[in-house]
Amino acid sequence: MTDDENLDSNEAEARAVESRAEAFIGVREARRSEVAEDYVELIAELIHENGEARPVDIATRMGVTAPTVAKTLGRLARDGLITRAKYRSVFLTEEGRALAKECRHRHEIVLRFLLSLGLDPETAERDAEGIEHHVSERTLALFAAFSQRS
Amino acid sequence: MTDDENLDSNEAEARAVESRAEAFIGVREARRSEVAEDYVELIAELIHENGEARPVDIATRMGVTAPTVAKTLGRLARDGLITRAKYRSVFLTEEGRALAKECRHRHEIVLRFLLSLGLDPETAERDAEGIEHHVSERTLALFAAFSQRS
DNA sequence: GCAAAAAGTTAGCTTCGGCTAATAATCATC
DNA sequence: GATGATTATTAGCCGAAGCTAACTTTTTGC
Repeated sequence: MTDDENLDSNEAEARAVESRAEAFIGVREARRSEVAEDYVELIAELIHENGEARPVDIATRMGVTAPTVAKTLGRLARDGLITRAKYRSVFLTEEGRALAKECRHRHEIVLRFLLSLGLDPETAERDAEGIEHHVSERTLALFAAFSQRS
Repeated sequence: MTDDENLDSNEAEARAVESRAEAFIGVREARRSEVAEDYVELIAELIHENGEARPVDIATRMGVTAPTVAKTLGRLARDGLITRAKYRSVFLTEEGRALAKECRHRHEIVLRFLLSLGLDPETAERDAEGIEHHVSERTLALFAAFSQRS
């Protein structure tokens, strides 16, 4: 191997490593917003179904305890996604509503895609819940197109 | 609505809520093993490429600092996935190797699937990294079948 | 309208997974 | 083989997200 080749392959290697690292960093970022997205999406659903989102219902549907919900709602409020008053139900801010809508959209595309691949509804719902936070815009577009034409 | 219908719909509702909650619980469980899986997969790669897995290389490729790697390796050792000696490289246990193999397998299927959907390699790698931890066996089988026949 | 049940909150603990700063060990080079 | 650079570890901080136990507030049913 000449020095030039060596240099080139080292540089190529370095780029590959960096891009890999960036992928991991991206995944970690996505992970950080997962919980908030799940809550906001669920709150929107509850408001739609029941007219209000009570912590106790959020807890039941998320499969966590009431104090966990309380703490998470505190973070959501801090981040400007919801408003709440003590001992009262929760409401979405404009920003929260926008996020909820986006999440619902993504969730539906992923779910429809999995179903159109032939997956059973139970598993599809389960997998969609995990996958929806990790699909890029591009992938989402391909998923949507696939469901459409099948 | 008769009382019977009311009861039925309540029960149906309750089942739906519980199954939703279980989906969330499942996602949280998957999340807990994500980091371990990523590390083990990467360690296997490094050993294959370089003959050994050094913390500094793990750190670079994961995009985290050395102390973060040290702490995580402590957890992996505690959980029986790796062995290590102070100031030395890391090795996989039998269990760690098995997990790494499984992860690599899943990663490849998801990646191939995304590519065969028409996604660009860069984005495919990125999305695969996030998605691979959240696909059930069934979905994985469908992904594999799809890549095969396309 | 009061008492019991349900819902919400607060306090305090745990683990995980990040970080920086400081220290210790190993390696490489002369 | 000493010394400087690289690598690894330790200590200690933080925030997120889970939990239980204890308490307060609200709602409900008689």
